[in-house]
Amino acid sequence: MKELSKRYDPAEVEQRWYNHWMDMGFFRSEPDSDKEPFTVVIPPPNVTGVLHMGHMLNNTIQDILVRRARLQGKNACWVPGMDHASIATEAKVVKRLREKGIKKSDIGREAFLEHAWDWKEEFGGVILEQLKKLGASCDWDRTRFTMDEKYYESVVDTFIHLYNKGLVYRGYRMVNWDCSALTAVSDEEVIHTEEQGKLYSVRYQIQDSDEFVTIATTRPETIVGDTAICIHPDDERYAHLHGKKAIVPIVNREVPIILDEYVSMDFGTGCLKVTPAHDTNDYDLGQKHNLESIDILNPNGTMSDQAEVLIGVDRFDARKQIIPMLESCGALVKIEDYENKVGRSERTNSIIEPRLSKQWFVKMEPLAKPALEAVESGEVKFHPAKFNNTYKHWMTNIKDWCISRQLWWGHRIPAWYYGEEEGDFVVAKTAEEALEKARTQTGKSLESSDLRQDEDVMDTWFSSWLWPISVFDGFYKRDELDYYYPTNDLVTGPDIIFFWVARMIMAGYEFEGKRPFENVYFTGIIRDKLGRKMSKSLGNSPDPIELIEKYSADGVRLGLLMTAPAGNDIPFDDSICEQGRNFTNKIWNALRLIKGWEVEEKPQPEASILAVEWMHERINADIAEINDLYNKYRLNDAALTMYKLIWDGFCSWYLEAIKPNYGDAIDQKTYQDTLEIFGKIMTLLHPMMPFITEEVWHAISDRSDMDCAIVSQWPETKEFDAKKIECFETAKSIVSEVRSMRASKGLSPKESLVLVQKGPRGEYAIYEAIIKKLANVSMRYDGMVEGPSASFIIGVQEFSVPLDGVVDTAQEKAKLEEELKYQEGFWNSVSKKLSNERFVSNAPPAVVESERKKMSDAESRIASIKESIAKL
RNA sequence: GGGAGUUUAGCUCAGCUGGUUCAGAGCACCUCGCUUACACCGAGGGGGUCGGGGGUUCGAACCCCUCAACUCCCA
Repeated sequence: MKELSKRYDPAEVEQRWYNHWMDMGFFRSEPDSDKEPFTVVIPPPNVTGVLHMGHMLNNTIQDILVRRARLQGKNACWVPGMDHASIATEAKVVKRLREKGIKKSDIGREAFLEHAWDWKEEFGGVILEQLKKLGASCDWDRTRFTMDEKYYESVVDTFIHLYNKGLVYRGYRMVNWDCSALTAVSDEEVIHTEEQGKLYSVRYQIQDSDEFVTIATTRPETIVGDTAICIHPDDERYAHLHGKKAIVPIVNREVPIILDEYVSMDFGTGCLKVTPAHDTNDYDLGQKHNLESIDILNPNGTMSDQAEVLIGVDRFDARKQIIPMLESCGALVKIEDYENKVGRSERTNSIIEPRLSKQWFVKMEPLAKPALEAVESGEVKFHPAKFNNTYKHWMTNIKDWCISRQLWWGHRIPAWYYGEEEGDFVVAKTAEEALEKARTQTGKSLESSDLRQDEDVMDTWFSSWLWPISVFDGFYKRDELDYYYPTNDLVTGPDIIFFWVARMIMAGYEFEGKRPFENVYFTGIIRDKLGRKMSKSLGNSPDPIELIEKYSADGVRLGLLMTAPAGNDIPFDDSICEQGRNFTNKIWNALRLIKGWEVEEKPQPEASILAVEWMHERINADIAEINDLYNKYRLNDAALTMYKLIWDGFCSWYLEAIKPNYGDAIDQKTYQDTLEIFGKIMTLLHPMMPFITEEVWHAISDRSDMDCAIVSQWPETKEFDAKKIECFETAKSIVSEVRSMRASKGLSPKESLVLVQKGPRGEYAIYEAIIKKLANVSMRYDGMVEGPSASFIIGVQEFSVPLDGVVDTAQEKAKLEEELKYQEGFWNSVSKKLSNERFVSNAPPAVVESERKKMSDAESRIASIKESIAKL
């Protein structure tokens, strides 16, 4: 074997093993009834996107779960793919065309879609390529796109299915209108935040009277769309106005004064203006009181003809321009600063306009019911479980889902219209079928030219909610779906719990009658050091690829993992990856040490026999722990356990215990055992740090191309002797105490010392050979110490090291006296507890018993210390 | 406005149904050391009245009440 370099060089290693795994087909999965499947579907990244830190975290976790399942002998299948991201992609394509001087409306739908597909071919999939650098072990042959032919078909079929069931309907409703994307968006796509605005008080004259009522509004431009004034029926201040009319300023429209308990009497003047076309609550009032709706806005946010004034002026300019108009007619009472909640589009940041329009909706209640039950009963488990509450709250207050989007890039709504009346349409998969249906429905001999398909596409989430089913073409064939579905784990961010997770659960039950996945792991959101969300505009996100180049994929993976408990936000700083990189270097150097040894046939030293035995115990204990942590999805704790097992257990103690003296060879037996142990540990670590573990796996043994860590075997849980592990911990403490003493007295580690234990030989002494080697001492248990000595206590044992000449007796005495004081204080508190009769009679016997033991232990320590002090 | 959650060392977090010498881990920090795997290291060390106050209990980081701060979700 060639000389291993002093530093681990990940770039070459990572590339090489990733290619090898691909060549060997280790990521591939085919249904195999002899093996248990383990399925994960990737949260499909947006075709427009590039890899960001959220993806890094999310996909690291998925890869860990998938790789571990593979090691456990399961048929691991991780399906990658992409989402067509209607709004975002369309916006990019529109922008690109505009830069070329092309307008979307000029080229028409077909040509536009060609450009969109070109765009997708050109830029789509960047993220997936980047994920390979991270080590993602996806079955790339299965890569799916939400607009693949079969997938597209399944989305359309789903729409038809739900329509036929009465769960998809067309309605004239208040929707969230994005004036810059010119499309409706769902409630979930609107982000509400507090913003500084103004509150305008405006007075309306009462008809046939000199009296006025004053209302307050944040949106004075909507006054021209008012169709009522609303007061509380019990509001005595306005009792005399019942049945009267008010006059809307500027447009001088007569509107009724309606009574409704919706108005809160103590807010403002208790008078509310009602604009049914531009406010959700007002719309409801309008419905209830049969009010006219006047739509004063055009789709692009400018004032419409119906506004009568300021026609064509943008809504925000209109707000400014209407103020002098109100003033001039004496209607403006006052303007105050006011903070209120404003909804903005998640995609375009444009202020969302509540707008009445005809849209397609999904009736959610029937779908929500089984989906809610699934989580309540634990059939679908959320990690951490705190998201159950959020989920439940949303599910029990669910509103219908607006799925129309006034866009071209997406799955076109399969509805065909043949007339202008309310019900003049059919829903069908193809134009031919639609014509057929329309003929039957109307009884007329319609021609295809009489039909026009709905121009809109469906919400992207209406396709991605089918992801766990459609990636297996589950709507059209059963072989793969029956094997892989339900999937096992879903890993995603809590920000899309409603958008995606909840809806997938609904789709799972609606279309398959089964949960789509068993576990949902919600990652945290990665923030910068200052706790801000990472965003392009802030420029506070590191480039993941650069991070990988700097710290290695393994290093970044471990760093992210260690600081990322499920559901907790992560304040990210490059330095967390440093720890991961350092860890790879540590492992690398352990390899260098071992590979550097000469091996010969000779007897195995006692210390090595003990070290090997202990190492097995420790590994077995840790396997149990790690499995438990994995099962609880506490991956950060599992990572820390691995880290300590390797750094502390394997490197700092095991390797030091078996290390031959400089220049000496190691015995064959210990060497073989060490390689075996190293291999086992590499398998355990492999899911988290796939590359270096693979490299070590091959370095410690000549192996065939197929014999790889990635497909090695996850170690079985074995019994372990907790007592031995505990004894070893004591032995470690003894070694540390001796080293500490050396440090404080300025004694070289090379100088051998005598360590004397007082009292009966402790159980820890099974590891005597290791203590002797690592502390460089010889040991006695007779307690006989002549002359000055330094001492320390571990557990119930007191140890002394005779040190003629170097011990400062006075100092040593002071140290002992301090210790004595502490022990006596401790004894006092225990003694007080035990003399309290209520404690003795109320506490469980085991607790009382342990207190008694504490007291007697303290007594023996006190006696021992006193004796030492006396000797000094 | 309604709901959920969080608050333990400088940072990120453990701490199971209240009970061992129980206040812990990793990182960071400090001291010493380029000792023959590793300075991306080793050895050693300091650091918290468990957000404040009150209560229950023989006993509270843990249970109850209250106040405060922060976060998230919904309207």
